[in-house]
Amino acid sequence: MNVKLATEIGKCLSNKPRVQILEWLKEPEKHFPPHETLKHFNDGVCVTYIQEKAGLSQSTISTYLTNMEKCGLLIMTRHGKWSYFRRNEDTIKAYTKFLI
Amino acid sequence: MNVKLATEIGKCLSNKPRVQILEWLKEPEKHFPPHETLKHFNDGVCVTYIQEKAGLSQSTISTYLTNMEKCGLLIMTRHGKWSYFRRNEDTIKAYTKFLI
DNA sequence: CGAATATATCTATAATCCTCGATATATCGA
DNA sequence: TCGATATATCGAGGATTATAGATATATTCG
Repeated sequence: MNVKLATEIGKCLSNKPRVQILEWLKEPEKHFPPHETLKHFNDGVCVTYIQEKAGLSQSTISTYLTNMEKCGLLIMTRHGKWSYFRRNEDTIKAYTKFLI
Repeated sequence: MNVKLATEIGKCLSNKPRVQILEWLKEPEKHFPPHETLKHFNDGVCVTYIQEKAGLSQSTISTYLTNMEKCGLLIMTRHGKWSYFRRNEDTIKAYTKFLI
């Protein structure tokens, strides 16, 4: 972790919907219905469910999630036509360690 | 800590100079000269020293520091005509706890 | 008091971000 | 293969932020 990467992460965490998404993904089963195809949450939640919960457009949420993945906050796993996103606890931990 | 406050903190941490300032203030004695009047770093560092080190204008740094104080990242102590800023470890810890 | 110094606030402009709709790409199912 | 579904990317308009200079306020000192 360094100032540059920390700043990129900070940018992701500078907007309410994105912070909210990161919070929701702490406990996906509490905030999202189980996916009709994949019954578990092992790889997180698909874009559509997050989009519906956030109430923003599909393109906006897709961009958010991609950016959060780029700076390491999220991990994406593709299953067929679905992209699942879950938290990357390693990066989050490294970031908090950097701040303290 | 809640999503709203966390987002405000995230905004402060979304810009390189501000992240850098928070890092410098971890160990003021390593990054700043001792103040000519106050010889210790108990209350942090004065605006002018931070401004010179950051290489940005006085008004910019003053605004940054004030905003960082408003969301609880920094603590300000006034000594005569100088404003000293130091980290507010309580808020920083609460923020990292919120993220994890 | 008046000058000097340190900081805060105001105002303005350029840069960046937010968010969307439109469109492109990828995958699945009939 | 074609149509439907899920996601990604592009392009644009409005909103916010970055940063500076000018000015205001507060404090010290002669």
